[in-house]
Amino acid sequence: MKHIAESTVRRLSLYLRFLEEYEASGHATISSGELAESGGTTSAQVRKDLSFFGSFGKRGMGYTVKDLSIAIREILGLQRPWSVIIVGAGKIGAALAQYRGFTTRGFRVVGVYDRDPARVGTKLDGVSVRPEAELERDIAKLKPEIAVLCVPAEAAQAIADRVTKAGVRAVLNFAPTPLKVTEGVAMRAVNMATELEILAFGLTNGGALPVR
Amino acid sequence: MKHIAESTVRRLSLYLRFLEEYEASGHATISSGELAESGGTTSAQVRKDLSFFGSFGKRGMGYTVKDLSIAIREILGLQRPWSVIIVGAGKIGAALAQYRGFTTRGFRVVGVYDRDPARVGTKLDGVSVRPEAELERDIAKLKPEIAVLCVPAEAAQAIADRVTKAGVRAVLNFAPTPLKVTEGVAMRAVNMATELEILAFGLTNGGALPVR
DNA sequence: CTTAGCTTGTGAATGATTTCACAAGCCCTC
DNA sequence: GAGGGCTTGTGAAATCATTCACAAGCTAAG
Ligand SMILES: NC(=O)c1ccc[n+]([C@@H]2O[C@H](COP(=O)([O-])OP(=O)(O)OC[C@H]3O[C@@H](n4cnc5c(N)ncnc54)[C@H](O)[C@@H]3O)[C@@H](O)[C@H]2O)c1
Ligand SMILES: NC(=O)c1ccc[n+]([C@@H]2O[C@H](COP(=O)([O-])OP(=O)(O)OC[C@H]3O[C@@H](n4cnc5c(N)ncnc54)[C@H](O)[C@@H]3O)[C@@H](O)[C@H]2O)c1
Repeated sequence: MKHIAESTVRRLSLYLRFLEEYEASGHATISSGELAESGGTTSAQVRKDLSFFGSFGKRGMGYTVKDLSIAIREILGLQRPWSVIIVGAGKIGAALAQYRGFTTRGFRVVGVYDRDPARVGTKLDGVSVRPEAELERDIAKLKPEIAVLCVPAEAAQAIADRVTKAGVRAVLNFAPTPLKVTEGVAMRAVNMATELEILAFGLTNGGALPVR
Repeated sequence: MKHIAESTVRRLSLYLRFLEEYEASGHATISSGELAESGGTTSAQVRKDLSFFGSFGKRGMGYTVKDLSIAIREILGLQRPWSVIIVGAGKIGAALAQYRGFTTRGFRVVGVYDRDPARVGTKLDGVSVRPEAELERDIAKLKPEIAVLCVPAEAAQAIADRVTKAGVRAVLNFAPTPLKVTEGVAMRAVNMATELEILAFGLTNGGALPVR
Protein backbone atom coordinates (compact mmCIF):
# COMPACT_ATOMS: atom_id res chain seq x y z
CA MET A 1 0.00 0.00 0.00
CA LYS A 2 1.01 3.56 -0.65
CA HIS A 3 2.41 5.79 2.04
CA ILE A 4 -0.22 7.62 4.04
CA ALA A 5 0.64 10.84 5.84
CA GLU A 6 0.08 10.91 9.56
CA SER A 7 -1.88 14.11 9.14
CA THR A 8 -4.33 12.24 6.93
CA VAL A 9 -4.87 9.54 9.55
CA ARG A 10 -5.34 12.16 12.25
CA ARG A 11 -8.00 13.90 10.18
CA LEU A 12 -9.79 10.63 9.45
CA SER A 13 -10.09 10.09 13.19
CA LEU A 14 -11.60 13.56 13.49
CA TYR A 15 -14.03 13.00 10.63
CA LEU A 16 -15.17 9.81 12.28
CA ARG A 17 -15.89 11.58 15.54
CA PHE A 18 -17.97 14.17 13.72
CA LEU A 19 -19.77 11.58 11.62
CA GLU A 20 -20.89 9.82 14.78
CA GLU A 21 -22.34 13.04 16.16
CA TYR A 22 -23.93 13.83 12.84
CA GLU A 23 -25.49 10.40 12.61
CA ALA A 24 -26.87 10.72 16.14
CA SER A 25 -28.45 14.03 15.16
CA GLY A 26 -30.44 12.25 12.46
CA HIS A 27 -28.71 13.27 9.23
CA ALA A 28 -28.42 10.61 6.56
CA THR A 29 -25.92 12.20 4.19
CA ILE A 30 -23.11 14.73 4.44
CA SER A 31 -21.00 16.63 1.90
CA SER A 32 -17.24 17.00 1.97
CA GLY A 33 -17.80 20.69 2.70
CA GLU A 34 -19.80 20.04 5.84
CA LEU A 35 -17.29 17.45 7.00
CA ALA A 36 -14.47 19.88 6.32
CA GLU A 37 -15.98 22.58 8.47
CA SER A 38 -16.13 20.26 11.45
CA GLY A 39 -12.48 19.43 11.17
CA GLY A 40 -11.26 22.92 10.39
CA THR A 41 -10.07 21.93 6.96
CA THR A 42 -11.23 22.23 3.34
CA SER A 43 -13.56 20.12 1.25
CA ALA A 44 -10.74 19.29 -1.16
CA GLN A 45 -8.67 18.02 1.73
CA VAL A 46 -11.50 15.77 2.90
CA ARG A 47 -11.95 14.31 -0.56
CA LYS A 48 -8.22 13.83 -1.04
CA ASP A 49 -7.89 12.12 2.34
CA LEU A 50 -10.63 9.67 1.45
CA SER A 51 -9.39 9.16 -2.10
CA PHE A 52 -6.27 7.40 -0.81
CA PHE A 53 -8.49 4.56 0.31
CA GLY A 54 -11.20 4.41 -2.30
CA SER A 55 -14.34 6.12 -3.46
CA PHE A 56 -17.03 6.45 -0.83
CA GLY A 57 -19.39 9.18 -2.00
CA LYS A 58 -21.99 9.77 -4.69
CA ARG A 59 -21.45 12.68 -7.02
CA GLY A 60 -24.12 15.27 -6.60
CA MET A 61 -25.15 13.75 -3.29
CA GLY A 62 -22.25 13.56 -0.87
CA TYR A 63 -21.58 10.68 1.50
CA THR A 64 -23.96 8.40 3.33
CA VAL A 65 -23.13 9.16 6.95
CA LYS A 66 -23.48 5.59 8.09
CA ASP A 67 -21.50 4.04 5.25
CA LEU A 68 -18.70 6.55 5.57
CA SER A 69 -18.48 5.92 9.32
CA ILE A 70 -18.12 2.24 8.66
CA ALA A 71 -15.58 2.82 5.91
CA ILE A 72 -13.40 5.07 8.08
CA ARG A 73 -13.65 2.67 10.99
CA GLU A 74 -12.41 -0.03 8.68
CA ILE A 75 -9.58 2.13 7.34
CA LEU A 76 -8.41 2.92 10.87
CA GLY A 77 -8.70 -0.70 11.92
CA LEU A 78 -11.48 -0.06 14.43
CA GLN A 79 -13.84 -2.75 13.23
CA ARG A 80 -12.19 -5.01 15.75
CA PRO A 81 -11.42 -4.33 19.41
CA TRP A 82 -7.87 -3.66 20.55
CA SER A 83 -6.46 -4.74 23.88
CA VAL A 84 -4.46 -2.18 25.81
CA ILE A 85 -2.34 -2.40 28.92
CA ILE A 86 -1.37 0.61 30.99
CA VAL A 87 1.95 0.54 32.82
CA GLY A 88 2.18 2.95 35.74
CA ALA A 89 -0.94 3.49 37.83
CA GLY A 90 -0.02 6.94 39.11
CA LYS A 91 -1.96 10.11 38.48
CA ILE A 92 -2.01 10.01 34.70
CA GLY A 93 -2.13 6.23 34.42
CA ALA A 94 -5.14 6.07 36.72
CA ALA A 95 -6.91 8.82 34.78
CA LEU A 96 -6.39 6.99 31.50
CA ALA A 97 -7.43 3.63 32.96
CA GLN A 98 -10.77 5.17 33.86
CA TYR A 99 -11.19 7.16 30.67
CA ARG A 100 -14.43 6.26 28.93
CA GLY A 101 -13.25 7.77 25.64
CA PHE A 102 -11.03 4.74 25.02
CA THR A 103 -13.67 2.09 25.60
CA THR A 104 -16.22 3.74 23.36
CA ARG A 105 -13.72 3.49 20.51
CA GLY A 106 -13.04 -0.19 20.99
CA PHE A 107 -9.87 0.06 23.06
CA ARG A 108 -10.20 -2.29 26.02
CA VAL A 109 -7.95 -1.83 28.99
CA VAL A 110 -7.12 -5.41 29.93
CA GLY A 111 -4.42 -4.71 32.46
CA VAL A 112 -2.91 -1.97 34.62
CA TYR A 113 0.52 -2.43 36.21
CA ASP A 114 2.54 -0.71 38.90
CA ARG A 115 5.68 -1.35 40.87
CA ASP A 116 4.45 0.23 44.06
CA PRO A 117 2.96 -2.44 46.37
CA ALA A 118 0.65 0.21 47.83
CA ARG A 119 -1.06 0.61 44.44
CA VAL A 120 -1.16 -3.06 43.51
CA GLY A 121 -4.57 -4.54 44.19
CA THR A 122 -6.50 -1.27 44.02
CA LYS A 123 -9.27 -1.20 41.43
CA LEU A 124 -9.51 1.30 38.57
CA ASP A 125 -12.83 1.16 36.81
CA GLY A 126 -13.14 -2.58 37.29
CA VAL A 127 -9.55 -3.48 36.45
CA SER A 128 -7.26 -4.43 39.34
CA VAL A 129 -3.77 -2.98 39.41
CA ARG A 130 -1.30 -5.81 39.10
CA PRO A 131 2.38 -6.04 40.00
CA GLU A 132 4.73 -4.92 37.29
CA ALA A 133 6.63 -8.19 37.75
CA GLU A 134 3.72 -10.02 36.13
CA LEU A 135 3.97 -8.00 32.90
CA GLU A 136 5.61 -10.69 30.75
CA ARG A 137 3.38 -13.48 31.98
CA ASP A 138 0.22 -11.44 31.46
CA ILE A 139 1.24 -10.26 28.00
CA ALA A 140 1.81 -13.85 26.96
CA LYS A 141 -1.67 -14.69 28.21
CA LEU A 142 -3.74 -11.62 27.28
CA LYS A 143 -1.86 -10.72 24.10
CA PRO A 144 -2.49 -6.98 24.26
CA GLU A 145 -1.49 -5.16 21.08
CA ILE A 146 -0.91 -1.76 22.65
CA ALA A 147 0.92 -0.60 25.77
CA VAL A 148 0.44 2.86 27.26
CA LEU A 149 3.41 4.00 29.32
CA CYS A 150 2.66 6.20 32.33
CA VAL A 151 5.80 5.54 34.33
CA PRO A 152 8.49 8.08 35.26
CA ALA A 153 10.83 9.03 32.43
CA GLU A 154 13.73 7.03 33.92
CA ALA A 155 11.71 3.81 33.76
CA ALA A 156 10.12 4.30 30.35
CA GLN A 157 12.80 2.80 28.09
CA ALA A 158 13.16 -0.31 30.24
CA ILE A 159 9.40 -0.87 30.28
CA ALA A 160 9.20 -0.27 26.51
CA ASP A 161 11.90 -2.90 25.98
CA ARG A 162 10.12 -5.38 28.20
CA VAL A 163 6.64 -5.01 26.72
CA THR A 164 7.83 -5.10 23.11
CA LYS A 165 10.05 -8.09 23.80
CA ALA A 166 7.01 -9.80 25.29
CA GLY A 167 5.00 -9.19 22.12
CA VAL A 168 3.32 -5.79 22.33
CA ARG A 169 3.34 -4.19 18.89
CA ALA A 170 2.48 -0.57 19.62
CA VAL A 171 3.46 1.87 22.35
CA LEU A 172 1.88 5.14 23.43
CA ASN A 173 4.37 6.98 25.60
CA PHE A 174 3.38 9.70 28.08
CA ALA A 175 6.79 9.96 29.70
CA PRO A 176 8.69 13.02 28.49
CA THR A 177 11.60 11.09 27.06
CA PRO A 178 12.30 9.77 23.58
CA LEU A 179 12.08 5.99 23.25
CA LYS A 180 13.87 3.65 20.91
CA VAL A 181 11.80 0.67 19.81
CA THR A 182 12.67 -2.15 17.47
CA GLU A 183 11.75 -1.91 13.80
CA GLY A 184 8.16 -2.91 13.26
CA VAL A 185 6.83 -1.63 16.58
CA ALA A 186 4.57 1.41 16.22
CA MET A 187 5.40 4.20 18.63
CA ARG A 188 3.83 7.52 19.49
CA ALA A 189 4.53 10.04 22.18
CA VAL A 190 2.24 12.51 23.89
CA ASN A 191 4.23 15.28 25.49
CA MET A 192 2.09 17.72 27.36
CA ALA A 193 4.89 20.05 28.36
CA THR A 194 5.77 20.38 24.67
CA GLU A 195 2.18 21.32 23.89
CA LEU A 196 2.35 24.14 26.42
CA GLU A 197 5.71 25.19 25.03
CA ILE A 198 4.29 25.43 21.53
CA LEU A 199 1.59 27.71 22.95
CA ALA A 200 4.24 29.75 24.75
CA PHE A 201 6.12 30.11 21.46
CA GLY A 202 2.93 31.25 19.77
CA LEU A 203 2.28 33.84 22.45
CA THR A 204 5.85 35.09 22.39
CA ASN A 205 6.27 35.27 18.63
CA GLY A 206 2.79 36.49 17.86
CA GLY A 207 1.91 35.38 14.38
CA ALA A 208 5.07 33.41 13.57
CA LEU A 209 3.23 30.18 14.14
CA PRO A 210 0.35 29.58 11.73
CA VAL A 211 -2.78 29.73 13.92
CA ARG A 212 -4.86 26.59 13.87
CA MET B 1 9.18 37.37 11.52
CA LYS B 2 9.13 34.55 9.05
CA HIS B 3 6.73 31.66 9.33
CA ILE B 4 8.00 28.88 11.56
CA ALA B 5 6.64 25.36 11.12
CA GLU B 6 5.02 23.75 14.11
CA SER B 7 7.25 20.73 13.60
CA THR B 8 10.26 22.97 14.10
CA VAL B 9 8.92 24.31 17.39
CA ARG B 10 8.09 20.80 18.58
CA ARG B 11 11.63 19.66 17.87
CA LEU B 12 13.12 22.67 19.63
CA SER B 13 11.20 21.66 22.74
CA LEU B 14 12.69 18.18 22.43
CA TYR B 15 16.21 19.47 21.91
CA LEU B 16 15.85 21.59 25.02
CA ARG B 17 14.84 18.59 27.10
CA PHE B 18 17.84 16.66 25.90
CA LEU B 19 20.19 19.59 26.41
CA GLU B 20 19.13 19.81 30.04
CA GLU B 21 19.92 16.15 30.57
CA TYR B 22 23.16 16.50 28.72
CA GLU B 23 24.19 19.49 30.79
CA ALA B 24 23.36 17.62 34.00
CA SER B 25 25.60 14.78 32.86
CA GLY B 26 28.53 17.17 32.70
CA HIS B 27 29.05 17.74 28.97
CA ALA B 28 29.98 21.23 27.92
CA THR B 29 29.43 21.06 24.16
CA ILE B 30 27.30 19.05 21.77
CA SER B 31 27.23 18.61 18.00
CA SER B 32 24.16 18.76 15.80
CA GLY B 33 24.64 15.03 15.19
CA GLU B 34 24.42 14.12 18.85
CA LEU B 35 21.43 16.37 19.32
CA ALA B 36 19.79 14.80 16.28
CA GLU B 37 20.12 11.32 17.64
CA SER B 38 18.33 12.25 20.81
CA GLY B 39 15.40 13.62 18.87
CA GLY B 40 15.24 10.90 16.25
CA THR B 41 16.07 13.32 13.47
CA THR B 42 19.08 14.31 11.37
CA SER B 43 21.92 16.72 11.97
CA ALA B 44 20.86 18.80 8.97
CA GLN B 45 17.39 19.12 10.44
CA VAL B 46 18.78 20.32 13.75
CA ARG B 47 20.93 22.92 12.08
CA LYS B 48 18.10 24.08 9.84
CA ASP B 49 15.73 24.37 12.79
CA LEU B 50 18.18 26.56 14.65
CA SER B 51 19.11 28.58 11.59
CA PHE B 52 15.64 30.13 11.48
CA PHE B 53 16.48 31.96 14.67
CA GLY B 54 20.15 32.73 14.34
CA SER B 55 23.57 31.21 14.56
CA PHE B 56 24.34 29.49 17.84
CA GLY B 57 27.23 27.13 17.23
CA LYS B 58 30.94 27.29 16.51
CA ARG B 59 32.17 25.62 13.35
CA GLY B 60 34.40 22.69 14.11
CA MET B 61 33.19 22.65 17.71
CA GLY B 62 29.43 22.29 17.89
CA TYR B 63 27.23 24.10 20.39
CA THR B 64 27.88 25.12 23.96
CA VAL B 65 25.25 23.14 25.84
CA LYS B 66 24.49 25.89 28.29
CA ASP B 67 24.30 28.69 25.74
CA LEU B 68 22.12 26.67 23.40
CA SER B 69 19.76 25.82 26.26
CA ILE B 70 19.39 29.47 27.05
CA ALA B 71 18.93 30.37 23.39
CA ILE B 72 16.19 27.78 22.86
CA ARG B 73 14.47 28.79 26.07
CA GLU B 74 14.44 32.32 24.78
CA ILE B 75 13.14 31.27 21.36
CA LEU B 76 10.30 29.33 22.96
CA GLY B 77 9.50 32.18 25.32
CA LEU B 78 10.44 30.24 28.44
CA GLN B 79 12.73 32.83 29.96
CA ARG B 80 9.67 34.15 31.77
CA PRO B 81 7.07 32.18 33.73
CA TRP B 82 3.61 31.59 32.32
CA SER B 83 0.45 31.45 34.37
CA VAL B 84 -1.94 28.63 33.65
CA ILE B 85 -5.45 27.87 34.82
CA ILE B 86 -7.02 24.43 34.61
CA VAL B 87 -10.77 24.21 34.10
CA GLY B 88 -12.29 20.88 35.15
CA ALA B 89 -10.82 19.18 38.21
CA GLY B 90 -11.85 15.64 37.28
CA LYS B 91 -9.50 12.77 36.65
CA ILE B 92 -7.38 14.34 33.95
CA GLY B 93 -7.59 17.89 35.31
CA ALA B 94 -6.44 16.73 38.74
CA ALA B 95 -3.55 14.76 37.21
CA LEU B 96 -2.40 17.80 35.25
CA ALA B 97 -2.77 20.14 38.23
CA GLN B 98 -0.35 17.95 40.16
CA TYR B 99 2.03 17.34 37.27
CA ARG B 100 5.56 18.43 38.17
CA GLY B 101 6.60 18.50 34.52
CA PHE B 102 4.77 21.79 34.02
CA THR B 103 6.26 23.63 36.97
CA THR B 104 9.81 22.67 36.10
CA ARG B 105 9.32 24.35 32.73
CA GLY B 106 8.02 27.56 34.15
CA PHE B 107 4.31 26.97 33.77
CA ARG B 108 2.62 27.91 37.06
CA VAL B 109 -0.83 26.60 37.80
CA VAL B 110 -2.48 29.60 39.41
CA GLY B 111 -6.03 28.30 39.48
CA VAL B 112 -8.12 25.16 39.14
CA TYR B 113 -11.88 25.40 38.55
CA ASP B 114 -14.81 23.02 38.72
CA ARG B 115 -18.57 23.24 38.66
CA ASP B 116 -19.13 20.37 41.05
CA PRO B 117 -19.52 21.71 44.64
CA ALA B 118 -18.10 18.43 45.94
CA ARG B 119 -14.77 19.19 44.26
CA VAL B 120 -14.64 22.88 45.08
CA GLY B 121 -12.42 23.52 48.06
CA THR B 122 -10.32 20.38 47.73
CA LYS B 123 -6.59 20.98 47.37
CA LEU B 124 -4.49 19.80 44.43
CA ASP B 125 -0.80 20.18 45.05
CA GLY B 126 -1.28 23.36 47.03
CA VAL B 127 -3.89 24.97 44.79
CA SER B 128 -7.50 24.98 45.97
CA VAL B 129 -10.20 24.08 43.49
CA ARG B 130 -12.42 27.10 43.01
CA PRO B 131 -15.98 27.43 41.73
CA GLU B 132 -16.22 27.76 38.00
CA ALA B 133 -18.47 30.81 38.55
CA GLU B 134 -15.41 32.73 39.71
CA LEU B 135 -13.57 32.22 36.42
CA GLU B 136 -14.04 35.70 35.00
CA ARG B 137 -13.26 37.48 38.25
CA ASP B 138 -10.11 35.43 38.81
CA ILE B 139 -8.88 35.83 35.25
CA ALA B 140 -9.21 39.59 35.60
CA LYS B 141 -7.17 39.45 38.78
CA LEU B 142 -4.56 36.73 38.05
CA LYS B 143 -4.20 37.42 34.33
CA PRO B 144 -3.29 33.87 33.32
CA GLU B 145 -2.11 33.59 29.72
CA ILE B 146 -3.05 29.95 29.20
CA ALA B 147 -6.15 27.89 30.00
CA VAL B 148 -6.14 24.09 29.99
CA LEU B 149 -9.59 22.62 29.38
CA CYS B 150 -10.37 19.33 31.12
CA VAL B 151 -14.14 19.55 31.09
CA PRO B 152 -16.54 17.22 29.26
CA ALA B 153 -16.77 17.75 25.51
CA GLU B 154 -20.23 19.36 25.77
CA ALA B 155 -18.90 22.11 28.06
CA ALA B 156 -15.63 22.80 26.25
CA GLN B 157 -16.76 25.40 23.71
CA ALA B 158 -18.64 27.43 26.31
CA ILE B 159 -15.64 27.45 28.65
CA ALA B 160 -13.30 28.34 25.78
CA ASP B 161 -15.54 31.29 24.92
CA ARG B 162 -15.65 32.46 28.52
CA VAL B 163 -11.93 32.27 29.23
CA THR B 164 -10.89 33.92 25.97
CA LYS B 165 -13.47 36.66 26.41
CA ALA B 166 -12.03 37.23 29.88
CA GLY B 167 -8.52 37.67 28.45
CA VAL B 168 -6.84 34.29 28.20
CA ARG B 169 -4.73 34.20 25.05
CA ALA B 170 -3.98 30.49 24.64
CA VAL B 171 -6.00 27.32 25.12
CA LEU B 172 -4.91 23.72 25.48
CA ASN B 173 -7.92 21.49 24.95
CA PHE B 174 -8.14 17.92 26.25
CA ALA B 175 -11.80 17.48 25.41
CA PRO B 176 -12.32 15.41 22.26
CA THR B 177 -14.14 18.11 20.35
CA PRO B 178 -12.95 20.77 17.93
CA LEU B 179 -13.06 24.30 19.31
CA LYS B 180 -13.51 27.60 17.53
CA VAL B 181 -11.58 30.47 19.06
CA THR B 182 -11.33 34.07 17.98
CA GLU B 183 -8.49 35.16 15.73
CA GLY B 184 -5.38 35.83 17.75
CA VAL B 185 -5.98 33.21 20.40
CA ALA B 186 -3.54 30.29 20.21
CA MET B 187 -5.22 26.92 20.40
CA ARG B 188 -4.00 23.35 20.58
CA ALA B 189 -5.76 20.08 21.16
CA VAL B 190 -4.53 16.86 22.70
CA ASN B 191 -6.70 13.97 21.65
CA MET B 192 -5.68 10.74 23.25
CA ALA B 193 -8.23 8.58 21.49
CA THR B 194 -6.86 9.83 18.17
CA GLU B 195 -3.36 8.85 19.25
CA LEU B 196 -4.54 5.30 19.89
CA GLU B 197 -6.37 5.31 16.58
CA ILE B 198 -3.22 6.29 14.72
CA LEU B 199 -1.51 3.33 16.37
CA ALA B 200 -4.41 1.07 15.39
CA PHE B 201 -4.07 2.29 11.81
CA GLY B 202 -0.36 1.55 11.91
CA LEU B 203 -0.97 -1.96 13.22
CA THR B 204 -3.70 -2.62 10.69
CA ASN B 205 -1.93 -1.25 7.64
CA GLY B 206 1.54 -2.46 8.54
CA GLY B 207 4.04 -0.19 6.92
CA ALA B 208 1.66 2.30 5.35
CA LEU B 209 2.43 4.80 8.07
CA PRO B 210 6.05 5.95 8.18
CA VAL B 211 7.39 4.55 11.47
CA ARG B 212 8.68 7.13 13.86
C1' DC C 1 -35.54 11.68 -22.02
C1' DT C 2 -33.23 15.92 -21.17
C1' DT C 3 -31.59 19.58 -18.54
C1' DA C 4 -30.17 22.03 -14.31
C1' DG C 5 -27.86 21.88 -10.17
C1' DC C 6 -24.72 19.81 -7.08
C1' DT C 7 -20.86 17.29 -5.46
C1' DT C 8 -17.37 13.87 -6.04
C1' DG C 9 -12.74 12.20 -7.47
C1' DT C 10 -8.39 13.42 -9.20
C1' DG C 11 -4.47 15.15 -12.09
C1' DA C 12 -1.76 19.31 -12.02
C1' DA C 13 -0.02 23.34 -9.62
C1' DT C 14 1.42 25.30 -5.73
C1' DG C 15 3.38 25.58 -1.30
C1' DA C 16 5.92 23.71 2.68
C1' DT C 17 9.32 20.87 4.76
C1' DT C 18 13.20 17.95 4.66
C1' DT C 19 17.44 16.40 2.80
C1' DC C 20 21.63 17.16 0.33
C1' DA C 21 26.00 18.86 -0.28
C1' DC C 22 29.56 21.96 0.31
C1' DA C 23 31.95 26.42 1.29
C1' DA C 24 33.28 28.77 5.32
C1' DG C 25 35.05 28.88 9.89
C1' DC C 26 37.06 27.33 14.13
C1' DC C 27 40.41 24.73 17.04
C1' DC C 28 44.46 22.19 17.69
C1' DT C 29 48.94 20.64 16.56
C1' DC C 30 53.19 21.19 14.79
C1' DG D 1 51.07 30.85 11.23
C1' DA D 2 49.99 26.95 8.17
C1' DG D 3 47.52 22.68 7.59
C1' DG D 4 44.40 18.96 9.01
C1' DG D 5 40.23 17.55 10.86
C1' DC D 6 35.69 18.62 12.21
C1' DT D 7 31.37 20.88 12.28
C1' DT D 8 28.39 24.70 11.30
C1' DG D 9 25.21 27.45 8.33
C1' DT D 10 22.78 27.61 4.18
C1' DG D 11 21.40 27.75 -0.79
C1' DA D 12 19.65 24.32 -3.97
C1' DA D 13 17.34 20.00 -4.83
C1' DA D 14 14.18 16.65 -3.61
C1' DT D 15 10.34 15.10 -1.37
C1' DC D 16 5.96 15.53 0.72
C1' DA D 17 1.36 17.76 1.58
C1' DT D 18 -2.24 20.87 0.34
C1' DT D 19 -4.97 23.48 -2.77
C1' DC D 20 -6.87 24.32 -7.22
C1' DA D 21 -9.83 23.54 -10.78
C1' DC D 22 -12.62 20.86 -13.63
C1' DA D 23 -14.50 16.69 -16.02
C1' DA D 24 -17.47 13.11 -14.73
C1' DG D 25 -21.48 11.40 -12.54
C1' DC D 26 -25.51 11.39 -9.76
C1' DT D 27 -30.47 13.08 -8.63
C1' DA D 28 -34.54 15.38 -9.21
C1' DA D 29 -37.67 17.96 -11.86
C1' DG D 30 -40.14 18.92 -15.88
N1 LIG E 1 0.45 13.73 35.73
C1 LIG E 1 0.34 14.24 34.52
O1 LIG E 1 -0.57 15.01 34.25
C2 LIG E 1 1.29 13.89 33.44
C3 LIG E 1 1.15 14.53 32.24
C4 LIG E 1 2.00 14.21 31.19
C5 LIG E 1 2.97 13.27 31.38
N2 LIG E 1 3.13 12.66 32.55
C6 LIG E 1 4.18 11.67 32.67
O2 LIG E 1 3.61 10.43 32.98
C7 LIG E 1 4.44 9.69 33.84
C8 LIG E 1 3.70 9.40 35.12
O3 LIG E 1 3.31 10.62 35.71
P1 LIG E 1 2.38 10.67 36.97
O4 LIG E 1 2.10 12.10 37.22
O5 LIG E 1 1.27 9.74 36.80
O6 LIG E 1 3.39 10.15 38.11
P2 LIG E 1 3.07 9.29 39.38
O7 LIG E 1 4.29 9.34 40.23
O8 LIG E 1 1.76 9.67 39.95
O9 LIG E 1 2.92 7.82 38.77
C9 LIG E 1 3.96 7.03 38.33
C10 LIG E 1 3.63 5.60 38.70
O10 LIG E 1 4.53 4.71 38.04
C11 LIG E 1 4.89 3.69 38.96
N3 LIG E 1 6.17 3.11 38.53
C12 LIG E 1 7.40 3.61 38.65
N4 LIG E 1 8.30 2.78 38.08
C13 LIG E 1 7.61 1.75 37.59
C14 LIG E 1 7.97 0.57 36.91
N5 LIG E 1 9.24 0.30 36.59
N6 LIG E 1 6.99 -0.29 36.55
C15 LIG E 1 5.71 -0.02 36.85
N7 LIG E 1 5.31 1.07 37.49
C16 LIG E 1 6.25 1.95 37.86
C17 LIG E 1 4.95 4.37 40.29
O11 LIG E 1 4.79 3.42 41.34
C18 LIG E 1 3.77 5.33 40.21
O12 LIG E 1 2.58 4.74 40.67
C19 LIG E 1 5.66 10.55 34.06
O13 LIG E 1 6.65 10.17 33.13
C20 LIG E 1 5.17 11.93 33.76
O14 LIG E 1 6.19 12.77 33.33
C21 LIG E 1 2.29 12.94 33.61
N1 LIG F 1 -9.55 10.82 31.86
C1 LIG F 1 -8.70 10.81 30.83
O1 LIG F 1 -7.71 10.09 30.84
C2 LIG F 1 -8.92 11.69 29.65
C3 LIG F 1 -8.05 11.56 28.60
C4 LIG F 1 -8.20 12.39 27.49
C5 LIG F 1 -9.22 13.29 27.46
N2 LIG F 1 -10.08 13.39 28.46
C6 LIG F 1 -11.14 14.40 28.35
O2 LIG F 1 -10.98 15.34 29.39
C7 LIG F 1 -12.25 15.77 29.84
C8 LIG F 1 -12.40 15.44 31.30
O3 LIG F 1 -12.26 14.05 31.48
P1 LIG F 1 -12.18 13.38 32.89
O4 LIG F 1 -11.90 11.96 32.68
O5 LIG F 1 -11.27 14.17 33.77
O6 LIG F 1 -13.71 13.53 33.36
P2 LIG F 1 -14.28 13.80 34.80
O7 LIG F 1 -15.73 13.58 34.74
O8 LIG F 1 -13.45 13.06 35.80
O9 LIG F 1 -13.99 15.34 35.02
C9 LIG F 1 -14.70 16.37 34.42
C10 LIG F 1 -14.82 17.47 35.45
O10 LIG F 1 -15.29 18.66 34.82
C11 LIG F 1 -16.22 19.27 35.70
N3 LIG F 1 -17.08 20.13 34.88
C12 LIG F 1 -18.11 19.79 34.09
N4 LIG F 1 -18.66 20.87 33.51
C13 LIG F 1 -17.93 21.93 33.94
C14 LIG F 1 -18.01 23.32 33.71
N5 LIG F 1 -18.90 23.85 32.87
N6 LIG F 1 -17.12 24.10 34.32
C15 LIG F 1 -16.18 23.58 35.15
N7 LIG F 1 -16.08 22.28 35.41
C16 LIG F 1 -16.95 21.47 34.82
C17 LIG F 1 -16.94 18.14 36.37
O11 LIG F 1 -17.51 18.57 37.60
C18 LIG F 1 -15.78 17.15 36.57
O12 LIG F 1 -15.15 17.35 37.80
C19 LIG F 1 -13.28 15.07 28.97
O13 LIG F 1 -13.59 15.90 27.90
C20 LIG F 1 -12.51 13.85 28.49
O14 LIG F 1 -13.01 13.40 27.26
C21 LIG F 1 -9.94 12.61 29.59
